[in-house]
Amino acid sequence: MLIEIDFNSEEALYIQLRNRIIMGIAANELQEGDVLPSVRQLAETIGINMHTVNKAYTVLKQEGFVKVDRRRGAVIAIDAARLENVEEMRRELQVILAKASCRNISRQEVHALIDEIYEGYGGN
Amino acid sequence: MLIEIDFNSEEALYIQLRNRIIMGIAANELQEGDVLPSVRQLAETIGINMHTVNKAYTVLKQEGFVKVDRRRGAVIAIDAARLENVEEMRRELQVILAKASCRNISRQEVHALIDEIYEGYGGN
DNA sequence: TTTTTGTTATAGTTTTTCTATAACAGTGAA
DNA sequence: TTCACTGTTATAGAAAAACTATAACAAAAA
Repeated sequence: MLIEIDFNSEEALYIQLRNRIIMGIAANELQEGDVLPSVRQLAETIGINMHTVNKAYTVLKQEGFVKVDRRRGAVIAIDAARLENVEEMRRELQVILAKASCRNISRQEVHALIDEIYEGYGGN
Repeated sequence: MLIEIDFNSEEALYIQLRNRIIMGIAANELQEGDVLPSVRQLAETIGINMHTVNKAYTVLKQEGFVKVDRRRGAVIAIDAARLENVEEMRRELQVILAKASCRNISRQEVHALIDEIYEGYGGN
């Protein structure tokens, strides 16, 4: 899986990394059990510090997307216990949809966009 | 319009403020031409610094939600020129939907949530 | 044994966020 | 005119977050 970082983005590097990996899981480019590159390795290929990658992995671990296996490193492992966190999503969507509404983007357009994006994430 | 700030949130105060006002516009609590409280006034009622409010207003101005009238202060004024910025929304949705997909939130659930939120923003 | 894992510690720089005073020009009302 | 109120700007500082840099450790694999 290719991980690209935008150094001009305002988003923190470790957040970009986290987002990329979550999107990779959703898009099935990363599957349960897959091993992520080691923190040093990924840091070198991207050209950033080891600790920045480590922070991204730590966040992913806390959020339940990854487990750390001493021998293999960071492994994709989705924690079933914290599935279905809808409230968190509602708060995030509220801001985005408010902006959309102000900018005259219709509900239909949003639905279409959702479908389009969800398609890339394997249908349902 | 009531503006609440969560001082325990990780989100920057001025971002929370901006989001609240955008949501207020979407929910029709704030309408074209309505005047926002002065930076000093709002700062005092919330209990934060004047410059933090000013930064929120400045961002809102740059994003085209507000114009500044010398005599009246910050006035809701949505810039038609920058309507329909769908690409920005796509990028934001991609991350949220990736997380949703990983957490087994179905496309149907997301659509339902969209409708629910959009309802608060005056239907379409 | 050697290498590779994540992890931890320490330390430093830079940027962002938030606060604190102060002053300025434009505007409206007394 | 004088007064009070707008946003705006300047300057300064404190605190937190983000990122980097070395270094070392134990566990595990080759």
